[in-house]
Amino acid sequence: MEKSLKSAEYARLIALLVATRHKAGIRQHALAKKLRKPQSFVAKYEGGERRLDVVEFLAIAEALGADPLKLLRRFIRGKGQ
Amino acid sequence: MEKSLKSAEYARLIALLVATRHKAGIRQHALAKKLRKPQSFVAKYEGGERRLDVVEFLAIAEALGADPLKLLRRFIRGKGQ
DNA sequence: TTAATCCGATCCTATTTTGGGATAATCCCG
DNA sequence: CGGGATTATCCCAAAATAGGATCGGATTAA
Repeated sequence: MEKSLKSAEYARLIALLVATRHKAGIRQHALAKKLRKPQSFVAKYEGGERRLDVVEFLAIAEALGADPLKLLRRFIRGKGQ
Repeated sequence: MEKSLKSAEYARLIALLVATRHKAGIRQHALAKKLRKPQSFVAKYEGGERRLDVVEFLAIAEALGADPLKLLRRFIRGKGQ
């Protein structure tokens, strides 16, 4: 297992979250507010400056109105391609 | 969103991974080897000393021969109790 | 009993990452 | 352009992490 943060894998995960946020029409600041975090928190994980753990991922997916399981499924499906 | 690491949420996630490892009859050292990490890596995340990000979670589930989606589903279902 | 393993938890500390307010840079629309 | 909205970056003290070494308990062998 390589370091996650700078991996292509991780970049895909982030891209998925960013795309989901865009589709939901939610701004970083608004998402951050839902999460009770500063906007820089969102900017950092979206920019690959900070790792997201599993629990955080779930909280973010929910805040975006997305189904965490579907997101993860899409992520897994996108492997190897 | 509270800090993940010491949360009850996180404890449940870890418990799930530990139980899965036990059922699979795999030792920390063996799992660590599959992950190309030292045994202390496994001991730490199982002991709640270290956060697991999504990519790591997937790698661990696979190394344990478990379906990551099923694991996550069980985790999510166990919420709110 | 003593020794040898095995297993997992803990130690140590240099290195890396993170928190979050402030500020800078971009974007976008009129 | 103007300038508000949105996102990215800065700063750096504090917190988290890496991973080899070591510890202690449990089990087994000699």
